[in-house]
Amino acid sequence: MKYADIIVDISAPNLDKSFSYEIPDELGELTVGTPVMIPFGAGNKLKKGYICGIRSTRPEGDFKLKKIDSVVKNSLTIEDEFMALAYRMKTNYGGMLKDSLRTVIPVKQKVNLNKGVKRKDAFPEISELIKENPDGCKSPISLNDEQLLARNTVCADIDGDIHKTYLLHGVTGSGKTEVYIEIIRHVAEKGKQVIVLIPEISLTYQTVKRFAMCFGNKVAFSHSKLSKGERYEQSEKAKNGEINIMIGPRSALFTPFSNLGLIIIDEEHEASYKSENTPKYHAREVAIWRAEMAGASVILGSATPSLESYNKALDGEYTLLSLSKRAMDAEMPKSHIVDMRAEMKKGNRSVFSEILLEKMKDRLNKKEQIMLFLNRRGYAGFVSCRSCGHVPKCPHCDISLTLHANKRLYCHYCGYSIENYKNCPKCGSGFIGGFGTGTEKIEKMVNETFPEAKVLRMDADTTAKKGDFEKILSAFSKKKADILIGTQMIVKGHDFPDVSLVGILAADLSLFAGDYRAAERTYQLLSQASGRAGRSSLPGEVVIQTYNPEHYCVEYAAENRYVDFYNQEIAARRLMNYPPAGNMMVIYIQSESPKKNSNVADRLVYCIKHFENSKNVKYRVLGPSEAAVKKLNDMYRSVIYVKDKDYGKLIELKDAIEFFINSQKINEASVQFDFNPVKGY
DNA sequence: AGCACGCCGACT
DNA sequence: GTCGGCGTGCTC
Repeated sequence: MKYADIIVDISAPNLDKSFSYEIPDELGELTVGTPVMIPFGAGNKLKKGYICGIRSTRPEGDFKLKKIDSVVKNSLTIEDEFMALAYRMKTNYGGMLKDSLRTVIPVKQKVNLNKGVKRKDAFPEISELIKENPDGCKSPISLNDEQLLARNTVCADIDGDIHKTYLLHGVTGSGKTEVYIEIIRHVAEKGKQVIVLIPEISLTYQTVKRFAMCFGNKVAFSHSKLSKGERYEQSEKAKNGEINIMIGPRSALFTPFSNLGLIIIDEEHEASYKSENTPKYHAREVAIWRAEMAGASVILGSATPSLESYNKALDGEYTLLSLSKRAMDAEMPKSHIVDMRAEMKKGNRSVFSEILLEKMKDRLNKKEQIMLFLNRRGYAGFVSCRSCGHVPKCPHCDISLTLHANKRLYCHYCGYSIENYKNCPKCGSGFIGGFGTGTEKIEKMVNETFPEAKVLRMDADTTAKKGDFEKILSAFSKKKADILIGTQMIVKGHDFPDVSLVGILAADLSLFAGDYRAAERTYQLLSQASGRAGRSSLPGEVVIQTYNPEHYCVEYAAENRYVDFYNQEIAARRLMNYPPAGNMMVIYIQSESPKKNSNVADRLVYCIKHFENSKNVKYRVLGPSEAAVKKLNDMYRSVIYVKDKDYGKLIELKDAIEFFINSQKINEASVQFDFNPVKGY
């Protein structure tokens, strides 16, 4: 006898859970996602429900089990699949089912009334482009041996009705997108639909153009700027088959295709695939669940895979596909690590090392382009008083203020700003000044050192307005500038064939983030930034300036040795039971007062202790403690970390805590859960 | 959501 | 006495 966990299709807060039913033998094998009719409540009225779990043993508890009445025929619609998906998200990430349903089910209401007005596209030129190529590009793109092998492996599986998850590990510039396009073409020709997830920041004109050229008006692009009405319109088009390819950020995962064949997640290591809101789901994980239900394949692509994914690939859970060479015979860039402590000893106190200056001079002479990457915007880092050590902080956030060139101090978390102090607000001394360097200061230095060079700067400050981003990128690609200075946002997948030098100015800044993923993030950042150099016939060079030249992530990134980095990093995670070697649940507590936070935190710790005793289990518990950013937007933040090898055990504890919060009516502070977080608090 | 149980007021 | 109000709580 088998049993099914079923979520009843009634929206009521008390029904925010599943109910177990017996599966009568005559119904045969039932799968997750199947809609069924079940007798429910005292009157045994037949209600529609969705199977969200199958179990072979009778569930524990003092209740009589009823039998599933029947399977709902001809209605394996997308709603059913999404209902099951939402339930799985709720159980795995916490929160209420309605939170999950809200993220999964696209907007239902029609908002747009302006039928006559042509909708403003983020990329107006694309509409023209599509008109010119109504059938898309029929001819396949020519692929090299490695690309072809990757493409054929996936397509052969799909033809054989085998659906797996693939990790496409391809070095920067190896032509992953061409492989995607050829596989998408294959899937689309079979009449199936495709979802391509990309980090929002990569949805540039270049990307859109590439896909629009190939797939014409069968492809749609989603982004956060779309209105509710536009989003609804896209959902409708997806449902009724007007489009069969959807490209967009995390939320595009829930495009209501009814015959989904493939989900691609490009740059799968990106932190933006993890939701910041409850349920804090990871798109990579949910994509695999959705693919499982739909009978679709999943391709995860990255030059620097997450430790999680590479670990699963080595375990055989994912199929590893590698692209080790750059496309079009381009070479990997040559890297130089510069020890900035040594530069200091030589008497060079500038932000540029000798070797970087020399190479910049050389490229400017040769009319080749340069990218300078710095992980911090603003003018200086923080401001501090040399007399008493005081560091001005944001009054709303526990964050030191950053000095900008306009002589104002800014909070990079909430946007608060204030005129810079002439005297220390604490001791009154005049010896108050900026420390560290930001992108604005670099821009000024470059202008001073190379007055004849044309410079563009791209960071959160120069891209505040819609379209700024594209303007800067297109100006640089049209060679209207020699040097592009920028933060993270310049490293993402942009192809500038004439860039032959990349300078990474403070490679180790992200090493001090203080969370367990700092080394991984630094490796990714360095690899992605170096990967911008030498993407065509021009050989590329990278100068990495650092105060930690001996750190393994710097060394391995410079030499493009991902596997060596992985091995060393996974060993460190194993030692500390950090993901993916173990699992971690963060309980995140937030309220207007530290007192309320600690009250709630203490009660939760009591709940954990109680649960441990009653179930005779043990967890590794850290905290409660203040979050790394202990105040944000006037809200105080505390955390409790719970580690365990077994994810399921963490879920059990989460359920117990959620039950405790509900039954004790704890509402002084909001409590949220985050499993295997991708960033610190 | 629906239905049962339950503890008070005004009815044959 | 007992019919019925809808407040609270449970539904595998």
